[in-house]
Amino acid sequence: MISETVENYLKALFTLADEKGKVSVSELSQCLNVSKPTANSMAKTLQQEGFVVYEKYKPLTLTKAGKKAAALVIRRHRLTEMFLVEKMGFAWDEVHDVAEQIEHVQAPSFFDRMDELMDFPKFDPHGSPIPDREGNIVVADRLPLSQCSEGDSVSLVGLAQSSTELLQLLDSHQIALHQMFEVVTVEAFDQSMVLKRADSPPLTLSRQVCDELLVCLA
Amino acid sequence: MISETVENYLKALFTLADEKGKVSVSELSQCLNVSKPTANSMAKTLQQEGFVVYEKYKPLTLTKAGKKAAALVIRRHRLTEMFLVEKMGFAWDEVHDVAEQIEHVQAPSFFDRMDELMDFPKFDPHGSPIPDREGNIVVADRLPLSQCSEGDSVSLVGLAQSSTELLQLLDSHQIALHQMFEVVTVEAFDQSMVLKRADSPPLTLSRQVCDELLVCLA
DNA sequence: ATATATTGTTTTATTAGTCTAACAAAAAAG
DNA sequence: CTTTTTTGTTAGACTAATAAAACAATATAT
Repeated sequence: MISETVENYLKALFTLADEKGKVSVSELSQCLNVSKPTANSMAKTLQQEGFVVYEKYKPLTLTKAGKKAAALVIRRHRLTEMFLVEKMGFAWDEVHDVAEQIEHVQAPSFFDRMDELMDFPKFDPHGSPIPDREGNIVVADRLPLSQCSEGDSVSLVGLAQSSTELLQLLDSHQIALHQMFEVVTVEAFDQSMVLKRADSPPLTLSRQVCDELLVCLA
Repeated sequence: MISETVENYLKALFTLADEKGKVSVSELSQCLNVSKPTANSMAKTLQQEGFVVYEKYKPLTLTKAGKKAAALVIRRHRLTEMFLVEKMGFAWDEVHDVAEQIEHVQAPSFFDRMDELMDFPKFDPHGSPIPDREGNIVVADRLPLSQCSEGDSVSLVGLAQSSTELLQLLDSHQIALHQMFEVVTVEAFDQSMVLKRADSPPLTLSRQVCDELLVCLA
């Protein structure tokens, strides 16, 4: 049985993995708010359990088994978030912490039942894809709004992070998933963007915010 | 923050408590499947935390704070069981183990939301009372069916235990909460009972089963 | 009332997960 | 190519929760 702690390390490794799937011990320790020695010793443990490939002074990479285990934790997290929003009336900025706890429940039938009651959703309330029961995850082609150019028309399909702070900022501008935007201006000075939505006055968002908004070109 | 382990000890103490509220270290260790030294050392910890009164070689008793904390765990457990049955379509013999995990979630709003969605139920799927948000619990006046006499008319309002084995036995006889029964015979030899229900042939239940069925006299 | 059985306690040890302090290797900067 | 900074590792220690072995106190039975 995978401990709650190990599940959290796997989840962190999965989300931190760069294009080559590499994660440094430092990154891992920062992400989980533990000391570097703690992350280091857990790296050895995960290696022993067959979840990562790890050599001294080298970054970590998840094995196939590690990726699958991580994806299944993420599946439970995202299904839970969606259930809390869709079936229990929570707002999208209220669900993360509860889901963080419920994701560790060991009862496949519980999550399968959620899935069924929601008619097998493919994305969570923040637009992140929900892995299937085998841990397969759809990689949608989407890019940060900050990489778009003046004149582009886009629809908001996901968020690169879902911190309360970001979600509340979006709420305050009535920004929600699946809205359409046109990029009116990209400021040369700070890469902030002026955006136009149907029936709304123009809206300015900072570079930091645009980095976190994932869009599809229309 | 109360650890999951401590919550489980409190819950065990609450349910094991006799009329005088006393629980021996042995009982506690057996109930939780831990060794006696483990239960003994936890007794000291709980005493330190102010949850129990405990002296060497004496049985344990929950303090007011201990009772409240225990009742709040039980509240979460029973609300969860009811939610799983009422809102997620689980059967009454499938919910215990999942509820055992979810009861430890630290998020009052999650349980309050369940409560609200079910319109503030007073009893769980096995007829056990759900404590309120302050940890107050209604003590319904009900007695084991085994204490009834020939000729009594009763309604089944609760169960003294809710093990899968008992629940499945009841299912196999189509026995459910709130059914009415008449005690036709109490066998002198083994105290097994013959019962009559509307539109059903007479039914015989063993003493062990009748001990666990809590009824109200009609 | 004494012997036996049960129950409770102490001591010692283990495991998982964590930390701090000190040191070593690798990467970045000059 | 050194020097400095960053990153990674080792060693040692702590806490919570657990158990086994040995022993002490209490309860039960004859």
